[in-house]
Amino acid sequence: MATKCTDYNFHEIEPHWQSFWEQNRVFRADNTSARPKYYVLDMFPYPSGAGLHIGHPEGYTATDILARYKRARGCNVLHPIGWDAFGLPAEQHAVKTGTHPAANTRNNITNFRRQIKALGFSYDWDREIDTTDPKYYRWTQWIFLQLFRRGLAYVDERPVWWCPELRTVLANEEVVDGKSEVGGFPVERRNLRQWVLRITAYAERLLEDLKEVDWPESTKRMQEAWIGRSEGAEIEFELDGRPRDRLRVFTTRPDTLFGCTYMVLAPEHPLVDSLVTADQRAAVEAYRKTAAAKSDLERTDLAKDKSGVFSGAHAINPVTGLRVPIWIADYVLMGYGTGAIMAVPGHDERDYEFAQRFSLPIVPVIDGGAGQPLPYTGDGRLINSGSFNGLSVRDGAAGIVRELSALGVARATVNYKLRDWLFSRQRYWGEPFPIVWVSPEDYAVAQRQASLPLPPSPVTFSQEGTTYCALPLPESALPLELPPVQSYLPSGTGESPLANEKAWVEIWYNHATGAAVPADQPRPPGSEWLRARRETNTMPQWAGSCWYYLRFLDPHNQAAFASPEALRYWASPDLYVGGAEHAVLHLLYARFWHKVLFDQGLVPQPEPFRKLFHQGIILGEDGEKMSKSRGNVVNPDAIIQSHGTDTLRLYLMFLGPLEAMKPWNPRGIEGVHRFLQRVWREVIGPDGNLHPKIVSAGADAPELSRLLHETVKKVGEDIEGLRFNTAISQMMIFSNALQKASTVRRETVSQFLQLLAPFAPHLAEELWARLGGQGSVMLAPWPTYDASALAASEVKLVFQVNGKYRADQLVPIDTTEEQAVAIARGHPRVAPHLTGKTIRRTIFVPVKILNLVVE
RNA sequence: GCCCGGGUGGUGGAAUGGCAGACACGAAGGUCUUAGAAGCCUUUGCCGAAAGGUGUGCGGGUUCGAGUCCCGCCCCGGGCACCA
Repeated sequence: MATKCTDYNFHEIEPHWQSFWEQNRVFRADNTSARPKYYVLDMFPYPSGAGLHIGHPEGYTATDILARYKRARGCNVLHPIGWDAFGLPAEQHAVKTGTHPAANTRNNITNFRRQIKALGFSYDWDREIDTTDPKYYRWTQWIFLQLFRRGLAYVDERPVWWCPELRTVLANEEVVDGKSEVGGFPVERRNLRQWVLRITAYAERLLEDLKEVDWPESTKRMQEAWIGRSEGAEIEFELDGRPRDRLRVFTTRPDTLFGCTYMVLAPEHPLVDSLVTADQRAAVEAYRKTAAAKSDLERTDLAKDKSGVFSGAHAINPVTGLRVPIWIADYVLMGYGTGAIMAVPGHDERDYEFAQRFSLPIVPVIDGGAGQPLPYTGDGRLINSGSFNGLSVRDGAAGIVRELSALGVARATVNYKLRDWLFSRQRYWGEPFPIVWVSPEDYAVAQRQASLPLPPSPVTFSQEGTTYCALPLPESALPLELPPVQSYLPSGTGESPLANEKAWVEIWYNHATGAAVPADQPRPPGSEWLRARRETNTMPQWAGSCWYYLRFLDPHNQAAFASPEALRYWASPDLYVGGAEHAVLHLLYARFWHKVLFDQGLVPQPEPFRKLFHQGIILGEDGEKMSKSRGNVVNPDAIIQSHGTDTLRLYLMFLGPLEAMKPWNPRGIEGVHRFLQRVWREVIGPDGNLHPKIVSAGADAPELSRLLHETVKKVGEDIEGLRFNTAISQMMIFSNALQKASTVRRETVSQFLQLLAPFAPHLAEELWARLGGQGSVMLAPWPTYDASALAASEVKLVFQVNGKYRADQLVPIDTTEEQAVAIARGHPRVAPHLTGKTIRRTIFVPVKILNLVVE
């Protein structure tokens, strides 16, 4: 079974064992098994044209080690891989070349698959998935329909980047400094009809359930900050001279209400038009125009100088009864809270700055106790606050809200920074929405058909006075496949390239079957045929990655995205490894979808990723981020060619802690390669036969035997803790000892190879076979260590004088404090530090240290 | 500005409050060789001939004992950024 090579010829060994694994399908996961399951998942890659980046094999090696280790520990391991293959680069390539993005995507996937296979990862290739495969995105569309049915999808006008020159919508990353990345043309914000998912409905649970998951704290914090929960109150202000209208604000500091000396509305606030007085109208209009021209980024970028304009109107402070002016300013955002604030310049930095700039009154209402300068945002007692004077900030807030609530002008509320998720793209290369647009009358016709996944109330939009209703395709009509198109260029009106395919878009549509014929043909007979227009937006790249971890459980299922049995057996990944760049979006979106599926009773647990780990970034040799322009990119193919996959895998893990950011060092790889060569030489003699020092009878030297037990213990514990660098260094220590031993038991070498196998599987298989091991090394159960064998009869005791190391000596393990002191007194390197001094105190930690405190 | 990480030899890094620098790279010397490569042996934080001293970004503190715990700074990396 082994190869015949006499040297460590990885060019021969690695392909040999890769085809052995493939032929014997050793990595196939079984959906029915009595063994404990272990599901270890990588973030699946986007198959870019550039091929695998060195960062991919870093995380993938880590999970592969774990997968192989868990198999050896008797687990039924699910370790899958697939392709997140929708996305912009493929579409841009299609625009440039005119070829279908699917063709380019297929080529890239072929290349990625080849590269990943060359790395010897133990994926179950029978479960490979591709988000652009209609058999896959059928279920992406199906899940979208579940969201739609629950009223979690709606349509709204939302601003997007529009480039008039390119006549296309741009993604955020395609806009650089207010210019298009391609061509450098000016871009503007334009409102377009968009699909939006109501993720805000899940804000509280997304926040709350972070407590349940084993994730890096930093990632949890980021999600917390992104969700941005804040408690406060909504307070209504009467408008001066308009007793019927109220101005509602959100504040987290109702305790400072007595200090509110003016109000601010966002420029887009709906009340602006009716509030503004005649003499201020021109100024307000001009201000609104400039604000509208600014992007969100500019508005926040230019945050240094506050700008604003007086509306001419006033509101009444509900507790003081005082008239306060209402200003319009873009430091208040329409998208958060109510788009209006009560300004308390004494205790808010932004309000203070604004008040200074426009000479508005500043009234202190919180006393911090030590003559704090304004604005003072800390804790303290209420002052200038009528009957609330003397209360703490906390009690004051509660008291004021209670009093105003009784009057019906305030209520305690919670606000979130999280916004609903803009879920449509004006692109070709994405999942089509399984939606057609029909008239309200036709919607009513289709509504009578009970099996359609309709929302509680219709999703509608209006265009030029006509109202359209969103009608979902029946599940039997999925997948709705991408039609061929003449051009991958956008429509020119900001719609996706699909909008130009009139025969696909404008249709007679059968609401019962989902069938369609072009509208320019005669209407087929039957009342279920409706005039319809297809949705031309496509879904964003996030869609396919929101649930792929579930498809791996049961990837060929035609009747469901996964069977209930598979979902119950595998549950969710036991470990999920991927880059921290997905800390918020992907991980938050996937959690949202998972919770929706959970609410539908379709998945058994409320969180998708119980344990998450981020691998760090590998920097170039120069300590800079790897990039083509810097010329410091490391290509995995080249390393496999020069040193072999086992060396690459081992080196990636030896570089440092998995989570750390660390520079690539081309010389370091030599050291790791030497280690593997040394292992080879200890097992295989120069003649290509087994090394003569390996014996089948007798016992190892006691130190070697103990070291083996130590190594078994440490390597196992380090793998479990994802500390691969220290596991490797322990194996290096062992191989150094192996080299110095004159004889070694065959069994000892076998066990060592088993420890090495998850890291350098090809070499381990080869040497295992040559040692006479049966079958694959990975089928052998993981070695165990004997705790009693770890205990030595003598230990090194360290002697300190006044906390300073002076000497150490081997002593019997049961040495008592008295004996230790006696040894110290007599020790030639300790005694000089004791002469003429009195021992005031001794600290004795058995088997470790004796510290003598003198004088 | 706020929130997270992190700062240890020439380099990557290791160290349940108990010998700082494991393991590796690099370097120096030696061995083998006609020569080189590979291998093997030795040395390698800094100062010092040695004894010894000193040393984990800086300054304090707790402790018999601090890289590790506490307080205050400095620097680097990442994230967020007018969120009322």
